[in-house]
Amino acid sequence: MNKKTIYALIAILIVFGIYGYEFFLNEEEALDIVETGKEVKNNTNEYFLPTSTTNQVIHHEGYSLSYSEPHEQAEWVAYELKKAHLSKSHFKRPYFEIDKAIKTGAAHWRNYKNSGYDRGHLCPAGDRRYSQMAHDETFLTSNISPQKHQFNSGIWNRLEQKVRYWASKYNGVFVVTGGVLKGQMRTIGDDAVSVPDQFYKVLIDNNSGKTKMIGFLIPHKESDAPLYEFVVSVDTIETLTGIDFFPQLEDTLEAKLEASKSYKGWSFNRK
DNA sequence: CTGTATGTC
DNA sequence: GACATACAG
Repeated sequence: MNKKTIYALIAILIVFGIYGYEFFLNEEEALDIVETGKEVKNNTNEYFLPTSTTNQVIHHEGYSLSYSEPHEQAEWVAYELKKAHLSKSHFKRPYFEIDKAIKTGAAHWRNYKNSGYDRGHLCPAGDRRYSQMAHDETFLTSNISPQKHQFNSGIWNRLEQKVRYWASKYNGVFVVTGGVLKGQMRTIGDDAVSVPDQFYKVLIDNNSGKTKMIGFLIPHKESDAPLYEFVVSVDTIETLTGIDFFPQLEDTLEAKLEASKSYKGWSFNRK
């Protein structure tokens, strides 16, 4: 064996040694994440992902979604809003883009043009202001549902702000949200994007001690009523949508939390 | 914060 | 279509 061969062998050993060590670290990290469900990366938020009734789940960096082709929008969008995600940084509003990850083809923003409806974010831009990329990613048409402006800027906006308040107060929450895609709905645009008659939001707090859950079901119209009047059990939303929201939770705990329409532990007092 | 509309290239 | 600017709840 000449010197050159020996050096080459040593180099190979070093490379594989480092690779093996990193692989080991990643395994440890992944295991920890699965157990805690606290991370927001793709391989981590699966812990809290709902089931898909459409069989088309897409993972983006800042959120995941299940796309309904017949309704040309997501049946659910899921993401974790950590306390650390709350940011005051301002990014310029980009233009909506077709989500190329949707294999069946996502709706074009043109469907919403002059439709009389807002391009209502499901994962709000205001929840993804921790980076330019995460922010801009919310402007994919797979994350948009037709919403009346009075609803979007009204009670829905107030609920989104409340979620940010809870994320701050409870050290982060996991959020699942979407329109109820059911029954006869009117459509807009050439792609026939369905206009939901109700929107839902389901939250779980798994970070501030005892795990707690809350569900909201809000008719697609502006309302001055306080938010707690729209609290329903998660079971109610599951029956309505056919979605199983937290299949990874331990069954007894899941059944108990999802049956409850109590909002005890969720503060409605401020903001 | 949540959004739309319009004019210019 | 991309971009800047103005405006509304």
